[in-house]
Amino acid sequence: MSEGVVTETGVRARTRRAILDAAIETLTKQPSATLADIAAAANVGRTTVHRYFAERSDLIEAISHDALDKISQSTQRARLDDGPVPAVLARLCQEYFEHADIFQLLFTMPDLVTRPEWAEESDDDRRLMRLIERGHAEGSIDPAMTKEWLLQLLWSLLYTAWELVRDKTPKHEALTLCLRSLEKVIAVG
Amino acid sequence: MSEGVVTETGVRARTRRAILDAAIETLTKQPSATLADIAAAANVGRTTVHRYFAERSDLIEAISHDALDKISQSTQRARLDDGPVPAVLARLCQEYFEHADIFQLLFTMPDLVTRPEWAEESDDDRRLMRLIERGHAEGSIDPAMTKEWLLQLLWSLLYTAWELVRDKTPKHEALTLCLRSLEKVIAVG
DNA sequence: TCTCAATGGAACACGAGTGTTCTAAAATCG
DNA sequence: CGATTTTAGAACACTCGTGTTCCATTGAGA
Repeated sequence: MSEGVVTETGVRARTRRAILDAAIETLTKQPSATLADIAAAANVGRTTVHRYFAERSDLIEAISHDALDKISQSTQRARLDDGPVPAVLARLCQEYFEHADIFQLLFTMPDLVTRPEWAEESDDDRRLMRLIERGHAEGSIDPAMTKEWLLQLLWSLLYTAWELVRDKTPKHEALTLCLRSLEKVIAVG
Repeated sequence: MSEGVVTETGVRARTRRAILDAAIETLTKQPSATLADIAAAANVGRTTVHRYFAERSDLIEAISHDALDKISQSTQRARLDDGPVPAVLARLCQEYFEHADIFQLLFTMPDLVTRPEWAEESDDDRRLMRLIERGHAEGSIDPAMTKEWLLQLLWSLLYTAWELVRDKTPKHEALTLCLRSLEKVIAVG
C-alpha cells in the first residue's frame, strides 16, 4: 500500500500487461471476442480481468492508449528532423512495421480510431505533417502527393505489407515492397 | 405463385434489395449494428427482415454474395484483355472506385473476406493475376512489384482514397491521387 | 370491389455476454 | 513460518439481441 496508483509495479503491473497483450492479440483475431476469451488467452480468471478493468469499455480504452503510446514511441525513435525526408520516411516505416499487433488491430477494430483520443490531431500527426511539408519545400517529395494522401497512404502500405506477411510472405520481403513503393510514390517527376 | 424461387421480381425483389442496401450502409457505419437498426434503416419492420433472411448469418451471406457480384461486374466492365496493362489497371481502379459501399464494408467487416466464398481464388482474381503477369512480360510493370503485392495494393489504394473522401476530399481528387500513385508504383526503373 | 400476398407491431422464450459478490485456494513478501 | 495480497471459480441477477408466433392492417393486382 506504500505506492500510489501512479506507479503500478511488480505483480500487478505484470498481470495488467498480460491481460492487455492477450486482449490485443485476441481482439485482432476476433473483434467480437468475449471477455472470457481474453481472460483465457491471458491465462487469468475472468474475475481478474474485471479486477483490473471494471468494464469492457475500460479495457478498450486501455488498449487504445497503449496503441497511441507505441505509435508515439516509434515516431520518437524515427527522429523526424534528422536527415533527408525520403530517408526519414523509410526509417519511420521500419519503426512502425515492428508494431504488427497494433496495425492489425486498428484495421480490425475501426471503433478504436473513432475514439476521442484519436479524433484530435496528435503531436505525432503534426510532426509528420511538417516532415512532409519539408519534403515538399525541399523538392524531395512529389508536390502532387498531398499531405493528407501520403499520411493515409503510409498506414495503408504498412497494413498491406502485414497482410502479405499473413499470407506467408517473408517479413523482410514485405517490408522491402512497402519501402520501395513508398519511395516510388513520393519520387518527383 | 406462377413464378418460382428463381426470379423474384416486383415487390419482393424491391424489399429484399432495400434491406440489403440498408444492411450494407448500416453495417459499414457500425459493424455491430442490430437487426433492429438495419430494419429501421430500411424503413421496414424487424419481422420483415426475418421474413427475407431467416437468420442474421443468412443476411451476412447475402451481403457477401452481393459484394462478389458487384466486384465481378466491375471486373467485366474493365475489359482486362483490352489495351496496355497500365491503362487497364487505371480503368479497373475507376470501376472499383464506384463501389464505395463495398470497399468500406469489406474493411470494416473483416469477417466477410474470411468466408468460404472469398477463400478460394475467384475467376476475377485469376484474370487479374494474368493481367499483371502480362504487364511483367511486356515490361510495362516493374518486375520488383510482385503479383501478390500489387493485388493487395490495388485494394488498399482504393480504400485509402475512400478514406480521404470521408474526410471531405473531393471524389475526383481522391481518385486522381489513387491512379497517379498506382501509376508510379508500377512504373519500371 | 374483392382477394390474397405482404407488412408492422406486440409478445414471448431463449441464449449469451456482462458485471457483481462471495469463498476458498494460492502466491507473495516480511 | 505467518500475514497479507492476489487469485480462480462458482453462483447470481441483469441486459440485450435473436428468432418465433400471432394478429390486425395495408396495399397491390385481378
